[in-house]
Amino acid sequence: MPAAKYDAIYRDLKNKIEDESYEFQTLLPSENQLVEVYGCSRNTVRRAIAGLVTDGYVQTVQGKGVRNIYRPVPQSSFTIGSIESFRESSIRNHREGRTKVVLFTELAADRKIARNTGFEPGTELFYLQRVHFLNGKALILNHNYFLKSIMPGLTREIAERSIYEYLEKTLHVTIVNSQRVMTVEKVTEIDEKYLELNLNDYNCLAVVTSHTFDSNGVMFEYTQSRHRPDYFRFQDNAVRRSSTGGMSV
Amino acid sequence: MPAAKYDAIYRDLKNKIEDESYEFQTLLPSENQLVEVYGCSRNTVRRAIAGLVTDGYVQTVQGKGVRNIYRPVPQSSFTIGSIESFRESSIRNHREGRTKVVLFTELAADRKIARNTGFEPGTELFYLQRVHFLNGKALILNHNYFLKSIMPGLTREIAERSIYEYLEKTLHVTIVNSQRVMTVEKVTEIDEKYLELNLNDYNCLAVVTSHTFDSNGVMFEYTQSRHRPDYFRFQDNAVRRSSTGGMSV
DNA sequence: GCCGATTTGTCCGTATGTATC
DNA sequence: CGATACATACGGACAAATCGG
Repeated sequence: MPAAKYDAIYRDLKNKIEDESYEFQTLLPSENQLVEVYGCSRNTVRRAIAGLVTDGYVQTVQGKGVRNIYRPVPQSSFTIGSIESFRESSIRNHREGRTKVVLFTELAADRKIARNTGFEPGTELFYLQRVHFLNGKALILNHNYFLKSIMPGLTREIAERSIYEYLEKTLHVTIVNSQRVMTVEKVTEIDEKYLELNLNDYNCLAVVTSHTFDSNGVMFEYTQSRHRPDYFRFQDNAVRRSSTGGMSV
Repeated sequence: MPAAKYDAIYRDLKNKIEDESYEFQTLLPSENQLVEVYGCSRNTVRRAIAGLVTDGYVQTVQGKGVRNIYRPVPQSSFTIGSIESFRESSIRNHREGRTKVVLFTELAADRKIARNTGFEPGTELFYLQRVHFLNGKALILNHNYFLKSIMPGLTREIAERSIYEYLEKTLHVTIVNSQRVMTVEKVTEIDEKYLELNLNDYNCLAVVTSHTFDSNGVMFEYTQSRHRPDYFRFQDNAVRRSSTGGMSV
């Protein structure tokens, strides 16, 4: 599949914004102009722009135009955000990422696990603990629960590399969405051990739990990612939904 | 404006999902059926569904249908997410919210403030510190920087109630989007004082910084929200963007 | 494995409403 | 007021995936 037209336009505009072909705070060419440029319908242009809006790259104002509000990121710390694997983040940020599997077991969900993960009691699972390193520093401790039925052949070696690559490229599982919750929790002994933390320093971690679904609607993964706070950074762009709710904080 | 048709459909479907008119994991009526039900075009139905997808309520599968993957939230802790004011969150969660202004000053941005906030050096600003209470408990300490030029008449009383309500209802400023970054930071003395924290306990806070824009593309607010970790919870639904990036964590 | 019905995904063209200037 | 620009909505066409026979 040669990629959708709206996506090509989206990416093209995104690149132009990132390399500042459009100045900050100025208006992009109007939709009708873009229709000419890309030789497509207005709907297709609008769809591309909608993507930029949710990314926080532009804002649209009726009667005015589409304004570039993208500012290059400071890019100090390691950034998570959107949906991207640790491996891919590493590559994108030009760092050397590595994953160490510290626990690889199989188990059936008991009541407690079922309550925590959302899997039914009795479900056969892989339970892994993995540590992600960036430039040699331990940043993330992951507790992964995977549905065994969906990937019976999972091995330590695959887990060491990239489980998602295995799922997509080998098993042709399509990952669709991931419901995530971010909280802050106290450091545990296990965290301390694997993330080489100093308790005099931070005594908390950023914790991201996620329920991930494939295209059959099966929740095949529950993961708790425990991040070193000094390297955790989550970016987001919130767009106001007109009449529904006010906005403040 | 009587609200858009697609939005009415979106809200209707959302309600039906929430009160479990559609069973978890089952398919919603097909788009063509919904076209009949709502007496509208397929595009309009699709737009409503798209909203549910980004909310993580449903997933769509080509050739199959639209599957309900909504599960009622545990709803224990106070939830922030999307764009909603503290006041509105309080109301939605049926709690008693209150805001105390502990500092109300005006200043011009010096180099340091400019670097931190993104305002130009020399910009005239309001600088506020506000504490948000829920059921009598101090949960959030906010450092707000507001562009003075956009709301010259801001008072302590308004800040005590709701600045956003003032902006929208009185000044008719349209808030469009907010770029947010979440991190974890060490507790400071000011945090300790106003959030009544015990340093033996958590020594960190969840910190959300946000740059907020109006419909003129003006960044009129920079805010740093410092949350008690034990009451902080941020929800999110990440949707896989087909070909662009893999997904894992 | 193929075919056909169903369903979502992409794309187009057009018309009308509404906000900005 | 008119020109421009985005917002909403409709209708139609074809592609691609799923599923049952």
